Amino acid sequence: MSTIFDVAREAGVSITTVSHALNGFSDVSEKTRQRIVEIAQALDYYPSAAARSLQRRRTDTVAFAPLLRGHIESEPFFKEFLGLLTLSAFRHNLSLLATIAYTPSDTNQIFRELAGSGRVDGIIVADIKPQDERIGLLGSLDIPFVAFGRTADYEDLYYPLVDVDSRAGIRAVVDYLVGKGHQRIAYLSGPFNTSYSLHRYYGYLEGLKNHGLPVDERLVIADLQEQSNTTEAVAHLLSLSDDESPGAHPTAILAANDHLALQVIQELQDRGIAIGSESGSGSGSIAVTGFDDLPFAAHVQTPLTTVRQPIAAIADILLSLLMSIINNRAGSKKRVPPAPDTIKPDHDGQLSTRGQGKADVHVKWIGPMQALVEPELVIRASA
Amino acid sequence: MSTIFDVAREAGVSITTVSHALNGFSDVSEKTRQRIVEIAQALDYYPSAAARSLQRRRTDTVAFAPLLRGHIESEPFFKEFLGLLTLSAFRHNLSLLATIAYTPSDTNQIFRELAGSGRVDGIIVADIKPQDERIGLLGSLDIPFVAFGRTADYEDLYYPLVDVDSRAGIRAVVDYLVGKGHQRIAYLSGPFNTSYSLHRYYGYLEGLKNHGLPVDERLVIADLQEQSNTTEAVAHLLSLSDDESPGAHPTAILAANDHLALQVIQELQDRGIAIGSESGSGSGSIAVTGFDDLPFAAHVQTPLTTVRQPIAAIADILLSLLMSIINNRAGSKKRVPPAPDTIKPDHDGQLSTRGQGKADVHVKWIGPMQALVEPELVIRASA
DNA sequence: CTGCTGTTCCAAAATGTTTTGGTAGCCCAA
DNA sequence: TTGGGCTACCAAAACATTTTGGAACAGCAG
Repeated sequence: MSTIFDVAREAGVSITTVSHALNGFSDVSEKTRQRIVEIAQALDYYPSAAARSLQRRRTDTVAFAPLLRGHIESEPFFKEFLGLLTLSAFRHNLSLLATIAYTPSDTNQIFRELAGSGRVDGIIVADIKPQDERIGLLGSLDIPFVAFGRTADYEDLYYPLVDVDSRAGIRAVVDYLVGKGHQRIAYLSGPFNTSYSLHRYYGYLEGLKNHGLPVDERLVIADLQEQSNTTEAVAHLLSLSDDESPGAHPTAILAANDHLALQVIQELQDRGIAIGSESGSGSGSIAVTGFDDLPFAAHVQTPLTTVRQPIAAIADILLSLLMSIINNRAGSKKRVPPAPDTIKPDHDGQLSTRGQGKADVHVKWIGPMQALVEPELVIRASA
Repeated sequence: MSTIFDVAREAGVSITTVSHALNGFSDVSEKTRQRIVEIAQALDYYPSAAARSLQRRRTDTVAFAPLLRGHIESEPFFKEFLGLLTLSAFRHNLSLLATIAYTPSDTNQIFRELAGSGRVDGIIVADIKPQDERIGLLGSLDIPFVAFGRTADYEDLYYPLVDVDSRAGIRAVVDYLVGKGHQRIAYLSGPFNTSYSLHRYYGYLEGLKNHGLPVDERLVIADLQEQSNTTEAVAHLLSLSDDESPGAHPTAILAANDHLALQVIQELQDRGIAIGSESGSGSGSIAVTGFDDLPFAAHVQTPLTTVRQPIAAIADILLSLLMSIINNRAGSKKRVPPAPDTIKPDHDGQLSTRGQGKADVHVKWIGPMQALVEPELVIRASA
C-alpha cells in the first residue's frame, strides 16, 4: 500500500502539501493540486484510516447500544431498527458499531471502554427506562450521545433525545375505536419496564378519559412476557361474559405492540372469533390493534390496524442530531447546543427525511435537542 | 483521557512494560503486572483504538458488502441477515461496517477504499451472482474476504465461501409435495440474477426429475419483480384449467422465497381458494411453499411450509471463516488455508452454533474453506 | 572468576497521518 | 526601500500505541 510519502515523493512536494491538496486546503495552487490528485490516483493511494483518526481524534464511527431485556429474537422491532440505522449510518458516511448488553453492568463496562478508547465518536442509546442510569453515566464519561426514548426526568436532567410520541399514537387509536362505537377497550402490554411501554399505557388512560370512559382494571393486563401469558390473558378477557357482569365483555383489544397484537389475533382465531369492528359492537367480533407497523403487520391473516413508527426517519434524526453534537464540540469548548435548524426541520416543525421516499414525518422539538416524532395511525381490517 | 505514558509514570516503569503487562507478555513479573493493572484501572486507562490499530495493522472491524438490486425495504431476508450478522460480530469482538451498493461500480469504489485505507480487516460479500466480478476484484485487492453464496466457477476460481444448499432444500420440498400426492407443481421465482435463485430452480428441476415428473413450461414463471407480476402469474396459473388441457391445473405452487409465497397466499385467498394439501389433490385447494423461514412465515394467515435457512449459524460461520483467514495471513506469508476444524465442526461435518440455542446445523465442507449449509424443511399448514 | 541462562525491564524506532508555525518570494503602497 | 499582505510551500511536532533489539542482573555450573 502506498502512503502519503510515496505520493509526496512522486509529486516532488512535501507531505504537508499532499495532505492539504487532498483535504481541500486553500494554500495549494490549483495546478499542484491537480497533479497530486492524479498521482494519488495512479498510486492507488488511500489515507490510512487508523493514522487519520489517531491524529484527527475522529473515527467516523458511532455505537448503537441498546439494553435488551429479552433475547434478540423476541424483539422484532429491534432488528428492524438496527437494519435501518445501519443504512442511515451508511448514508451519513458513518460506521455503526452495534453493541449488545443485557445488564446495566454490561452497559457500564461497554460505555467506559468505548469512551475511553476513543473507538467511537458518539453513542446512541435505546430502550430508555423511566429511571435510567445510563444517561448519567454517559454524561460523566463526557462522550457525545443521543437517546432514543426519554427518562421521566428528561426535562430537568437535560440531554439530547429523540422519542416517539407514543401517547398521542395510542390516543389516536382510542379515538378511532370509540368513533367506531367501541366502549369497552381492553389493553394488553408487556411489563412496564421501559419508558415507551409506560407512555403507551398513559396514552390509553388519556384516551379513555378524553371520551369519559371508565378504566376497568379487569381489562388491563400488563405483565405479558411469553406466548402462554397471552393465551391466558385472552382467555381471561373472553371470560368476562356479559351474563355475569353486564357490559363486561371487551369489544376491542388494544395491544401495546404488533407482536402482541399478532398473538392476540391468533388466539381469537383459534377460538373462532371474528376480528374487526366493521360489523358493529354487538356482533361478537373483536377489534384488535397494534403498535409499530412492522413489515408483517400488513400481511398477517387479518391485516393489522396499528400505529406506524417512522423508523427510518427516526434513525436519520438520531444520527443527524448526534453528528451535530459531535461536530459542535469539536469546534471549541462552547457547549452551546446547536439551533434545531441544524437538523433542518422547516418552519413549522416538519422534517422531511431524505432518501427512503418523502414520507412526511412530523417532528415536534420539545427542547433545543429533544425531538418528539409523531407516529401515524394506519387503519386496516383488524379494527 | 489517560494514556499509556500516564500509567507508566505512575507505576514507575517504561511504557514498554505497561504494554507488555497489559497484553499478556511473559517478560514482566507477576508483581509488576498486578501493580500496572491496578494503576491502569485506577487511572481509567483504555488503549487508544486508533493508535493501536495504526501500529498493529488491525482494526477488528469487518465490512459487510451486499450488492442489492432492489430497495432494502423489499429485501426482508437482507434485514434479517444484517441483524444477525451484527450480533454475531459483536460476539466475535468485531465491529461490523455495513456498506450498501446498488451497482457494481459502487462496489468497486467501496472495495478499493476499504482495502486501501485499511479500514477493515476483511470483507463479507453477499448476493453472489453466477458470474461475479467482485470475487476477482477482491482477490486482486489482496484483502481477506469470504463470500455468502458462490459463483458458477467456485471450484476453479478457488475462494472461501459459505452457501446454503438451496438445491437440496427445494428438492426436499418437491419430495414432500409429491409424497402428498401432488403431480403438477408450479414454480414461481424472481429473475435468475443471483446464484441462489438459480440453485433453487435447479433444485426444482432435479426434484421433478427424481420423481419422473415432466417439466411443464407453463408452470414456471421466473420474472416476478413486483406485486403486480405476482397477481398476473397467479391468474395465469389458475387459468390453466383442466377443461382445456386435462391435468394442467397446478395443485401446488412452489415459491422461491417466503416473500413471494406470502403474496401467492394472499392472491389465492382473495380468490377464495383454499390453501394446503391436506384435502388431497382433487379438492381444488392449492398447496403453497416458500423458502427462508423468515419470522413472519409462521404467523401469516396460513402458516407457511417453507425451508429454513439457519441465518444465525451462517453469520457465525462466515465470521469464523473470515477471522481464521485474517489471523492466518497475519502470521506470515504462508498461504496454507487453515484446516476446516479451525472453524470447529466436529467429526461428521456437524457444527453447533454457540449462543442462539443449540440448533443443529449441518455443514458440509466442499473445499478447505468452502462450506455448504443444509437448510431444513419446516412443515406447516400451507402445504 | 568466568561464562552461560533466564528473568525482568527499557530506549528508540516505527506506524501514517494532520496540524502548527513558520519561510520564501512577489507585488504594491508609502 | 521598507513594510505589509498575499500566495505557495514545507519541516517538525504531535497523535498513542506496539515492536525491536537489546541491557542489567542474578543464579549457577565449571
